[in-house]
Amino acid sequence: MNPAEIRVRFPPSPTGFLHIGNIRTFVFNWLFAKQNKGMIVLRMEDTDRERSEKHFEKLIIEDLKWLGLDYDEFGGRQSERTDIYNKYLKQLLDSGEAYEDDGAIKIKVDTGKTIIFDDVIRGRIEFDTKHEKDFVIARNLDSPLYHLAVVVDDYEMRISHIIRGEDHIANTAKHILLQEALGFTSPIYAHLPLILGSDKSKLSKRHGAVALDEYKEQGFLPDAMFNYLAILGYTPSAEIISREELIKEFELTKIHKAGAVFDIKKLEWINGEYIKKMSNDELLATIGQKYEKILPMVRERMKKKSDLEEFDFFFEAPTVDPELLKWKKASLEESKAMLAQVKEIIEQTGLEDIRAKLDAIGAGDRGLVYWPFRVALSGRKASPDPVDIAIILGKDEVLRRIENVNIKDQNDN
RNA sequence: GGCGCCAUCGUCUAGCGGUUAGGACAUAUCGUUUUCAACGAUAGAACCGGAGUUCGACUCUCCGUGGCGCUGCCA
Repeated sequence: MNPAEIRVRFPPSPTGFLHIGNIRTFVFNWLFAKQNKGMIVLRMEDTDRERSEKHFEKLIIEDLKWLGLDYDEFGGRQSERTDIYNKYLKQLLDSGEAYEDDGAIKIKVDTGKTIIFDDVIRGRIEFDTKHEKDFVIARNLDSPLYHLAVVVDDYEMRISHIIRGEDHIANTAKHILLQEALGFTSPIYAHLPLILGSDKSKLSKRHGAVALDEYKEQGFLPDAMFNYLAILGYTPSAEIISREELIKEFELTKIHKAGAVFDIKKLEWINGEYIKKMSNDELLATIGQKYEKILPMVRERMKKKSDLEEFDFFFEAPTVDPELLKWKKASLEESKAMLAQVKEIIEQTGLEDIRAKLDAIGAGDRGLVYWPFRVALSGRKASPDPVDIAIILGKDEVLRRIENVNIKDQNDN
């Protein structure tokens, strides 16, 4: 096959946000095209005028950009190509392959044959046309429906490989029928396995977040997102793998046949791995410069950007639940007494060598000193090491926070 | 109902006739330890069923079962 001839397409409908399934389909198209130095055509399938909205188009393009998925050509909008469909519709009508029925235009299906195509991923697939019936391809001459529009577009845009979801397998029979009626040669088909929800049904809203935007907001990295989507239904040489390597080793025929459950935990793990690999500057650029001082701690604990909330107490004194001050192996009173001691030490000698001093008074059960200290400073039962926190906050702020929990406590009593 | 696709640990998967069925995520336990995280170690966890083919099937064939998808003048 001549690599120069490889052309794939990405045809979203501007009827909503791009979702995980769409994007995964595009990821595979993209990889395949890049690897073969092929061309990628983006086009908007907006034959459904009721639901299509222009602003979704913008959002879709933004999402693609965010993910770093570029394309070579914009194939336009189907709503603006009615002349073209009109021409083919007339051809079909003239040749008797199609006819009008109740205003709409239907394609005539020869029910006596078998449609066979060779799917790159699944092999030979057959359909007996006796189960097909004439189907509507246009509302009227100026308003084509999906099946006609895709077939015509793919032909006009000289698409060589159609890589799409498994949910289109049944449609392929219709498309081939149409291609035959129009005298088009068929492109090569590759049907991807579906992305599933936890209950193994096609991933949809009821499974939780499916729009890319939601993941964007939660702070997942584009590279991590791309990586995860690429290994859902495909097994490269390594799980954490760059786009470049993926392009190099990608093989369409190695895409799996069975659907794959979307596992947010694995996505989070991958995202964490990408965060670990980022340089300090890169990380600060994505999370904000204000985290500079606590970067080592942040780096160690965050899996995604939304985890950053956990560090809010560095920037604003937390509200502390007095009960939380109690160390599990001691009473609340003992814990408070220890905190008072800690306060005294800091008041007198500052934070110099504080760890050694605290270790000393905490000998035997260091939790008794560190636990209430942590809670006073962070308001949290899980946090980085309180000494590290204290050093970043500085003596004055540390004392203020300890004071605060004590004052509150007196009021409570 | 009809048509189609699919079938290995909880999840993602490796395997392409002979393996102690491997890895990753998740989970559990232990270690370190002031908590969480991180890290290290360990553990549990799978070939849907039945026939065939074969000296030998997770692997090939058929049947069954199950899951999913499609079944619009939506895409």
